[in-house]
Amino acid sequence: MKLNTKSRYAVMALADMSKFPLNDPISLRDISLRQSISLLYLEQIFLKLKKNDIVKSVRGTNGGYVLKRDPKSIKLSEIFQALDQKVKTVGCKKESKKGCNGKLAKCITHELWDELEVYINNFFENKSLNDLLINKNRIN
Amino acid sequence: MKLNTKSRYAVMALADMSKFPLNDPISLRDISLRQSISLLYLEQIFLKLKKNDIVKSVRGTNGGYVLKRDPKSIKLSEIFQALDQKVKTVGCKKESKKGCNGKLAKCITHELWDELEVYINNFFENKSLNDLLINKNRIN
DNA sequence: GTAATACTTGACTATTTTAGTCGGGTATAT
DNA sequence: ATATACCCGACTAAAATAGTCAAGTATTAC
Repeated sequence: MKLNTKSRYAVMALADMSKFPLNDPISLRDISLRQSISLLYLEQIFLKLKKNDIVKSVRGTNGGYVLKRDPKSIKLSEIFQALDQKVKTVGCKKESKKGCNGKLAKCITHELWDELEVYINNFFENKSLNDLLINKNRIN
Repeated sequence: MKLNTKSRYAVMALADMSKFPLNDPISLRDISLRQSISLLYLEQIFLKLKKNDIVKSVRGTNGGYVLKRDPKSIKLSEIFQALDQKVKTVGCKKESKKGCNGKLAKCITHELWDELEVYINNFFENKSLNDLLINKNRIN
């Protein structure tokens, strides 16, 4: 079970942004330098964040990205969703409520994986961007 | 974030086994047929389960595998460990307690990912093989 | 008005991981 | 003997990941 870099970087970048005055555009170049994330990769990530209304963009010189909402109201679950990053634990089709993989009954561990998915999603649902900043022993 | 088939199959197979009298060896062939998992893949998986003292093997005709302990005492966390399946959320070295990626301080989201790892591991730590069988609306 | 900055977008690619398969064993019950 | 079933290392196709590249467009500063 591994978290991918895209969602991890997205959270890092947004956390970075939320340390600065909220309405100043922050360029990806700056984030790239501060967080050691490839600029081109960040561009990819921010396009998705923009499409999902988490940030807005300001073009041109001194442009950059701005958080669209208060860091308190941006849940990590939204960020993950924006990057199509789902928690996938089950192999069988979720929709097929009764049968799994063409069988008559649910596979023996189906409920377990469902439960795990809900459990993990719950973690992201209950964390906001702001929660990351409260931490004391953080420096950069 | 995705669970891999190896650990998923391992749990499925062990759950399958624990539905039968505990000291009868159960052949991988049977599990393979019942759970629709490739026999050769199961062999790979069970070698690891054996090495990690979760099952023991009985060779020869009518042989198979036997759970080495009571299903109540086999935690899912052990099964995952047996398959080298770790929950990995952080990119930076865990050991380097102070710095991340050569920097002086912990990366901004380091604590978050640590927390997530603990959270997920906790789920597996608190589930036993037996817990899977209690479920009512399960059939096969 | 032109240069520089910074976002925009789709396509492309190397690397890694995953999900298995293959081949050739060994042990044991009947 | 022979069939069954575990044992084990090596191999491989396919998918996912983690980016890069190229070729833009919009805006501001001068």
